[in-house]
Amino acid sequence: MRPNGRRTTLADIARAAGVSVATVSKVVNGRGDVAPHTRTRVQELLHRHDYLAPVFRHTEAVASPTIEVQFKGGLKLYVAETLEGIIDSAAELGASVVISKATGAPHWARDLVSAGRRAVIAVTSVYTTAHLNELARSGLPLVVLDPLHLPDSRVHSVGATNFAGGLAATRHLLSLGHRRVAYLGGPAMAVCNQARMHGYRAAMEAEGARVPETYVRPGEFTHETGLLGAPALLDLEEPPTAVFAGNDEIAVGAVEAARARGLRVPEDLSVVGFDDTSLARMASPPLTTVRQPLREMGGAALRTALRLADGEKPESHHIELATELVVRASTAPPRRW
Amino acid sequence: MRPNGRRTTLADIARAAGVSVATVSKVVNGRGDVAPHTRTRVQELLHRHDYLAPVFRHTEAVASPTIEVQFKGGLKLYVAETLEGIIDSAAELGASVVISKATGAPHWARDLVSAGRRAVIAVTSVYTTAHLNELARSGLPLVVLDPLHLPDSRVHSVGATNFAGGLAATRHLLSLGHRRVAYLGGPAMAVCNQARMHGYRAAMEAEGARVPETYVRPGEFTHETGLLGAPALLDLEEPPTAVFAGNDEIAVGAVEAARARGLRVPEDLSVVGFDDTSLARMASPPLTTVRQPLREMGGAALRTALRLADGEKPESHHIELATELVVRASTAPPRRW
DNA sequence: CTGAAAGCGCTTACAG
DNA sequence: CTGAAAGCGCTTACAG
Repeated sequence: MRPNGRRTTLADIARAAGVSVATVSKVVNGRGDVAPHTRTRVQELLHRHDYLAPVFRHTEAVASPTIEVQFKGGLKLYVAETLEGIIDSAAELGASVVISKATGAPHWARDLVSAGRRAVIAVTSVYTTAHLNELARSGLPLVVLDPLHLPDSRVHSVGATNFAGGLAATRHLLSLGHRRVAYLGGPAMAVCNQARMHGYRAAMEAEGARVPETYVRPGEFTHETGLLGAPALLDLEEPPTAVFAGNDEIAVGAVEAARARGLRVPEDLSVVGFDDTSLARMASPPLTTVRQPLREMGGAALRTALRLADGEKPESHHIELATELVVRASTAPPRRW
Repeated sequence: MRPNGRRTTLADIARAAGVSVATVSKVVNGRGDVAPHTRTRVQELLHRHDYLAPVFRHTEAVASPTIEVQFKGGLKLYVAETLEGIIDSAAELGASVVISKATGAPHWARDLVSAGRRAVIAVTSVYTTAHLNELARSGLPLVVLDPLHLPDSRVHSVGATNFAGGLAATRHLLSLGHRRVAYLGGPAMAVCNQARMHGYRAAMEAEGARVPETYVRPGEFTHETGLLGAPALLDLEEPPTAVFAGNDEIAVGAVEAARARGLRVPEDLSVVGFDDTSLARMASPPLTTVRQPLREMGGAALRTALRLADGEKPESHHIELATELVVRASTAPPRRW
């Protein structure tokens, strides 16, 4: 924008650079016949003055700001619920939401800028230094939802209080009288998993309950991890009387595995999940779980993305929304107490 | 486009209409100082020559074709799985997918055209005459996925062979020896529900099995319908020994209700679902269900939408993909046979 | 490698 | 209500 509020024109840049409009036009269109140092100077001025080529003005003038949401792997329930929060907030704020799977193609970030996207929201995404460099080059703001990495100040992120959630889940089991509580979790590398696990450990320690090595099993955030992990726990010499699962899918798998060997939930084994997706309500028995405010997290991510797109700098590069224990029917006092 | 392949310009239209470029410009920009009949004639020519204002050329020139996917209510598992099919096909074909909830605001279709969308995919949507009129005015192609209405030749739609699925599910139960089979379905008005129910009736009749009035219960496609409907069936004087549910959520609710009154599935009651979402695999016991090829249906809808956007006319305005019975652990021969 | 000049597509203030 | 004319932002063939 120029001081008077009109768009920057090639003439403005030409004046500032001391070259002709024709030369600036060549730089904008990537023609070859421009001296390298002239090109550099002009590019710098174009960027500083926020020049936008006519074909791209559509982005600002007509279309609502468009945010790209990227996810990895399948569109799981908890991604879907987060997405719903993003969509609802976008509708409220007049933004559009494009959804895609993360590909990591060579110029992905610059391609998104070319397509008119104003920011990216990555759902539970891993990002490498290469990703961050590509992003920096493109100037595209990124918000990571439920980050798998430790918050990095170069990236904005929205998560939930996973540690507090793990603490609450485990305290609930302890308060029912359980002492042998195991943790059947997600990927050891994922920070959300680590935080839940340390919440569990903290609660156990505070109560003076032992946590044998064998009581903490990492895995994936899948039904199968529950199906395979629970039998391994139940085969231990001192099997747990309660399992805190890293998410609802794992919990449902664990319940199924227990049932397959004739154990009843919660009479013979208590199970707590995490997320409180609709799966938790539909499980049999309905799962005691730790609610993540997935819709609200999606909304917060969208608002952050729009603010970054407008050039604002949020106060904090990472926020966490509160988790909450939801007690249903999959937990009870241990059998022999 | 002009004959030589270049874009139609205002000058082309002015020549064709026998007016000045200035007048055409006014029509394009919706200014008031144009005689009504002049405006009409110019608009007609603009449309015929496919004139695209500069701000909108971005749509064709730079961005990939963008399809809007609209859904109603929550982003349920089966919507999410369909959406995944749409996203994957879009990535393959270089299209972008915008996702939103259907609002039905006054000029929704024209607003979508203004935002550069090339077509709409509505997931399980109701459409009224008002909707169709608004669509016709906007020129935006619509593809309905899993239509709730009977196929209408003005609308393109993609569905599954619901009747055949209902038939297969019921035959499976009959072949296990069940004779008292009930149908716990979705909304009575939804054609997909009607087709499943009639497939059920056809199978029952073919086998000479009675279908008392009370054996067919409509509801919603929700867990709650199963939770509430199954007890009503089990309270009948001649309770069914098997329940064919209109979708997986209903089936899971029915299983839970049966268990709540001490019945085991499948020993005391067999239950079949419909959809084969991931919920069916995670249910306890894993559900016998009728698979809808949701990803493939999403892909077919996307391809149809892109073809319509390019002005092609698909051979048929409605296609159905095949359903398939998936036998898991929620069905067995009846107890007293 | 640079830029003056011609030209394109569009808009707009204004005369009729 | 219409259009001639001036003007804007941009591109490009070409002279230097």
